[in-house]
Amino acid sequence: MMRYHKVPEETIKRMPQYLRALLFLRQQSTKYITSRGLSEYVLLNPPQIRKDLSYFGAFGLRGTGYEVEPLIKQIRRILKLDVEQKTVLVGAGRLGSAIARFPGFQRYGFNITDIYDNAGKRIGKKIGKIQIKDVAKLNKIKANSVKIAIIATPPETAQQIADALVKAGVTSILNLTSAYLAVPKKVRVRTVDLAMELGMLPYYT
Amino acid sequence: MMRYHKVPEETIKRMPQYLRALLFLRQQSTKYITSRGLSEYVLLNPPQIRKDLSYFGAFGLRGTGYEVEPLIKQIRRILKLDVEQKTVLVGAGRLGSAIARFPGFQRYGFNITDIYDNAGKRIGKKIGKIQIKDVAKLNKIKANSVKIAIIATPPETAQQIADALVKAGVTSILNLTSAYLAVPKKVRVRTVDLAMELGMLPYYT
DNA sequence: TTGTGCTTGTGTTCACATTCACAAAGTCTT
DNA sequence: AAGACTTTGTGAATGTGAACACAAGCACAA
Ligand SMILES: NC(=O)c1ccc[n+]([C@@H]2O[C@H](COP(=O)([O-])OP(=O)(O)OC[C@H]3O[C@@H](n4cnc5c(N)ncnc54)[C@H](O)[C@@H]3O)[C@@H](O)[C@H]2O)c1
Ligand SMILES: NC(=O)c1ccc[n+]([C@@H]2O[C@H](COP(=O)([O-])OP(=O)(O)OC[C@H]3O[C@@H](n4cnc5c(N)ncnc54)[C@H](O)[C@@H]3O)[C@@H](O)[C@H]2O)c1
Repeated sequence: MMRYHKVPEETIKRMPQYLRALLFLRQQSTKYITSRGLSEYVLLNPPQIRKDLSYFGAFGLRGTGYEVEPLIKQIRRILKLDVEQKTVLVGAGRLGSAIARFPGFQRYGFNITDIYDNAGKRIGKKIGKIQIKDVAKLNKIKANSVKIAIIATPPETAQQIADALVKAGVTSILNLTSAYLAVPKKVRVRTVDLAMELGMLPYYT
Repeated sequence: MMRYHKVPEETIKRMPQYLRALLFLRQQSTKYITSRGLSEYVLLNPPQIRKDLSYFGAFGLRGTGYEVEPLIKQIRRILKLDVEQKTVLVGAGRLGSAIARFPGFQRYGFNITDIYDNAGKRIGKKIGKIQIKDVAKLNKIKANSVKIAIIATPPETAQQIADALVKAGVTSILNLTSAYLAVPKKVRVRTVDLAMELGMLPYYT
């Protein structure tokens, strides 16, 4: 039993992939899946999958594999996705609107509860059931209930928004702009710049 | 001189980050930047940056740092972003439309030349200057000129679209759906599922 | 109950990536 | 022209993660 070993960061990054694959399998009414079976949905080899899962406990049944439903529950618990994660979105432009309307975040436990913008013509309008608020009121978000934020504003304003979010108690930021964000060490920033994601692809051709 | 060593994949992933930082610095009219200076824009330490760059040659000036403009050119050349990379987009929904209108891809040399959808009401309409084509005509893309594709359709159809793209000669795919794509080894897929990117954040809180 | 065939869990080995430390090479001042 | 200072480039050391091989455990059949 290796539960008390330090879990590699790379393992944590892969856990949501396993969750995604398992959710898909559940939808297909698959009850059990072996590490080999799973490997066909995540581009990782079976020992890697087993080792990753084993950092958190022995969830498998030897000779049979992993039971899908309980494993989903376990991973959700491990990643703290079993409790609703209230999330705020800043920037209700094209990308922000697409995200606000996207139902997929729910599946991972993320619930977008507030949307902010600074454009007069946007403030007050609704996206789905959520009314867009003035970004000047960002400091009003309740420090203890919202820990996660998504930034989808122009890159020039991203830093000041990040500063405001940190001050309001947000601890994790998904930054969709091309700006580099300087934040205190305790705050985690995940930057996804779609143009940059493409950047490494041509090298390998 | 270590130019003929194998370049770590991790290094390749970081190169677009350097490029992004350098483009920002150029915009600020910065002419020279040291590895320490750069480190303030990419969350990596100076030796890492120097080592990464040194895999491709000695671009720096001892005592001074790196000249911004030439280094941009070098990285573009290394990543093959100095030639226009024709790109097709499949799926002109909310996310697809946002991407099609987003000017940031140009900066990295990506030029979206074709957009496809399967919805009758969308086909024929224009996004910017590009007319949306019927996805049934995907096989018409010229194998030799388009190597990169972006998939922004519902996840259920992603695999069949990937198959069609591969058949048409595409070698790199940016997959924005939550579907796992099975493709031949020579084809590179980069999946960015925004919901999943969020998935690992709560763990560290 | 015993034997055969799977599949998990993990200690060990191996490969890769990061960090470090410093010589080499330039700049700048006096 | 010399010496102090800065910064690069990189071999070597360290650290971290991936792959492997196999013992341990379970299922199922006879
Ligand atoms: N919107 C988001 O913020 C977001 C976030 C994460 C992931 N995604 C993923 O991105 C994808 C697109 O999301 P969206 O919000 O734009 O959805 P959307 O429904 O607005 O757009 C999907 C588009 O794909 C088209 N389409 C459907 N089948 C097609 C086919 N066979 N060939 C070509 N086109 C086809 C539809 O006509 C539609 O225009 C989805 O897979 C979604 O899971 C979206
Ligand atoms: N659209 C894409 O496909 C795409 C791709 C990659 C990256 N991005 C990045 O995502 C971000 C948003 O892109 P977009 O296409 O939605 O742009 P957009 O212009 O459509 O939307 C930006 C929104 O931010 C709002 N805004 C501006 N300043 C603000 C502030 N200080 N506080 C709150 N809101 C503010 C604007 O009113 C607007 O609604 C940009 O940084 C862009 O670089 C977009």
